[in-house]
Formats: sequence, C-alpha cells, structure tokens
Amino acid sequence: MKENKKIPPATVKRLPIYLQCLDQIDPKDIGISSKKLAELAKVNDAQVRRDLSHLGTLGTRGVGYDISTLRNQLQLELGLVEGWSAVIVGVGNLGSALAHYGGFKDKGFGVVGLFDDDPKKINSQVAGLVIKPLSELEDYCNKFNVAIGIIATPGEFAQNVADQLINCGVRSILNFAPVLLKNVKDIQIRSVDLSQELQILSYYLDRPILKAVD
Amino acid sequence: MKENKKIPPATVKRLPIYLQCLDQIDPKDIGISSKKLAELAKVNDAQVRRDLSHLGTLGTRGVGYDISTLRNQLQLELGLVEGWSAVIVGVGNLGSALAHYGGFKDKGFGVVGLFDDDPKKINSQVAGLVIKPLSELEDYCNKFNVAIGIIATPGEFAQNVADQLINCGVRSILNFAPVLLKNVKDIQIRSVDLSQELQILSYYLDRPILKAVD
DNA sequence: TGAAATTGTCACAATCATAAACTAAATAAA
DNA sequence: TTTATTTAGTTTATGATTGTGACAATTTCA
Repeated sequence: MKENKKIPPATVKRLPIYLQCLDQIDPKDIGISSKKLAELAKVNDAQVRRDLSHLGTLGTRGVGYDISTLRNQLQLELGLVEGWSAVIVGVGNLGSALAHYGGFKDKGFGVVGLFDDDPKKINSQVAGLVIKPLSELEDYCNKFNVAIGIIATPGEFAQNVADQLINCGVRSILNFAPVLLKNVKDIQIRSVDLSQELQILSYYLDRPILKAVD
Repeated sequence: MKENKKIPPATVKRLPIYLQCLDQIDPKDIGISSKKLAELAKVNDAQVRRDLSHLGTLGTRGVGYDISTLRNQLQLELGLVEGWSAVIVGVGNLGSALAHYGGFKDKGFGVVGLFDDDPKKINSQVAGLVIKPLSELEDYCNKFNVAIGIIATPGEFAQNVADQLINCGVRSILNFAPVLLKNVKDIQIRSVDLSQELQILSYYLDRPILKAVD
C-alpha cells in the first residue's frame, strides 16, 4: 500500500497522458525536456514540471528527464506494475470489444474472466476466454484475486452486478452501463457513459464559440 | 444557433445526468423536487437548483419541477432535438459495439454511416449498415449533413481520420483511439480513453483512503 | 391566516489550476 | 576557469470555478 502524499486529482488524470506521450516519441531518444513533453501533452511546461515533481525528484536540472526512468516512475505511481486482474461482466458487443481491447494488457491489466447470464453465451469463447455464469463469479474473484470489475451490462442489471462484484471483494469498478451506481465506502467507481459524452458534444455543437473541456 | 449565455462546463456535464435520473423515476410521477433529484443524481440540492436555473425559470416555488417540462428543457438545451447525424470510422470490435449501441438513438443521435479501410470489411453489414471505404466519407457527410464523427480506429490512424472528418465538414469528434488529437479551432473534440480510465482507477486502488473523482 | 414546502439567487468559502517568477544545478562554450 | 545557457524544482500570486449555506419569495394546504 502506498503512502498517500495526496496528488491532486487533476494531476492524476494527466499522468496517463504523459505515459501515452512517452510511447509516441522516437525510441532512440533517451531524454526529454518538460517543454517537449508539454508540447506533446498539450499543457503548459510549468504544469508538467509541477505534476512530475509530485512523483519525486525525477529530472536533472539543465538536462531534462530520462525517459525510461520517467516511464518507470509513472507506471509505479499509477500502480501499473501491480498486475491487477480484471473481470468483465456482460459480454454483449461492448463487453466483447473490451475483452478484445489490447490496450488493457499493454498497460498491465489482465482480463481473467468474462461473465454473462445469458444461457446462449455461457461456455462460448470470446477473446480466448470462456464465458461463465455469474454464479461462478465469487470463485473466480478469489482464485485470481480480482481487483477490478468492468461492467458492460444493460443498465437495469448494473447495480446488481456491482453489488455482487463488491461482495466478491472487488474494490474498483469501471462502469459502462448508463446508470449511476451507488457510492460505497472504500470502493472506487468510475463511469463511462457513451451517450453522455455525445450529449455533451451536442451541447457544444450548438455553440461553436464555446469549447468542450475535459 | 443558440445564444450563448454561458453555462459552466461543470453544469453541462451534469445535465445529461439529470436527464438520466428523470428516466429512472416512476412514470406516474409528474413532479419532482430539487431535493429528490439531487438524491438521485448524488449531488447537493442547491447544486441542482443552481444548475437548472441556467436553463431558465423552470420550477415553481413551493411545488417543484414538472418532470415533462424539465425533460424537454434539458433535451432542448443539450441539442438532443436537433437530430444530429453521426458516422463511425473504424469498425473493429469497439466500432461494432458502438454501431449496435442503442443508447445513441434513444438520445436523438443517428448513426448513418460506418467506414473502414480494411478490404475484408468493406461492403459487409454491421447493425444494418453497410461498411464503406473512407474514400466515400465526403459524399456521405455531405449527403447526410453529418455533424459528429466517432473515431474507433487504432491509434495510429486516428489523427488522419480526424483530419479527414474535419475536412468533410464534421464539426464534432468523439475519439476512442488512445491518442491526443490536434486541437482545431471551432472543432469540438472529446476523447474517451478506456485504458486511461483503468489507469486512474489503478492509482486509487493503491490508495483506498482517497476517492477517485469525476 | 399561518405553517410548511420548495424554488431562485446571492454571497461566501474553498479549492484548485495556471502561469509567472525565481533559484539551483548541470552542461557547454569561451 | 569563468561565463552563458539550459532546464528542473519551488514558491508565489492570480484568477477562475465551483460548491454550499442562507434566505427571501412563492405556492399550497390546513
């Protein structure tokens, strides 16, 4: 468990972006300046220095940051070296897409189980994993020490699934169902609502002078 | 084009949530108080009143808000009555999932075209739409007056696709590729990076005392 | 008429983010 | 060696935003 010198949420949100930027630069480069990184991440360079200073003294004055060190520290800070295991509940189109999504494994997350209660889907394979019924969720979570539950069910089942996940010891939930899940102490929940994103875009579409943010 | 009495971004982000909450209440109810709505949306009730006051004087003191009026105003403000057309570029797993996703149509968005440059996919059907090559993008956009482009390609093609979309007159982009798209004047861009969401969760997973926000 | 409910709005407080300015360290050039 | 340049790290100030509490105004109902 990490000590919690609190990093501002806005900074936490930018850390994965910096990591992404590092993947986009020439592999031959071994160092990068805050100015260059700021340019890639589309933020102010002072901001970059400030954000990174939360992770400790990583750079060298007059020189810049060593890319490999920086990447390691970002991964460490974000917990990407912990090998968190995840399960996906709801293997419809979105669940399948998530199961196939390579971006998770690249970042150190392992999808170890797929669950669905549709009898037609149970025991079929998606992305190399056999779909299991929810009744087997608890065993799986214990066996693989699952930390993250990804919910891709229709809205009406999402809260029930969330309750079950939490009950199985899952401490972190990424919810794609279009519902607001109940807030539970010590459980981390993030929601991605695809249609909400589109609605926000729609608002700004009517008002081209304003810019969508965040 | 709407006049732009600027609504704070934080409020804009909550408007779709309020709309979602309205869908969850008993259809027999005709009115709702800010207190009740706040409870559903998990925000402070003063916040609800303030947010809604940006849309005009919708409620009645001593009484509350008329649900149907409120829903109409929210839809109006968010531009959900404009019938925006959208295209999806990149019909892999995620693109397919998005094409099938009913939540868009429910909210007034119409997906009118699917595009991909993989010869194996071209002319096959997904969700009742024929996949077209990118060379036909411009014609389609003109024909259907496409306002929104949804990018679900691998990262390396995303910027190019974005450029093409903008070139075809698309003014609003929802990007699912894990890259930062260039900022273009008067073009609205929102990005949803699935692995970034997981990384943020991962950060807070190591620090259960803190809570993930937003 | 009075009490209860509830909105709309103001003003304060807190947070926060950003930028700017400054200091310190390292390197390169003279 | 000395000086100039680059660049990280830190501090400070400013500005923006946002959330919340308080309260007057309005409606309903007893």
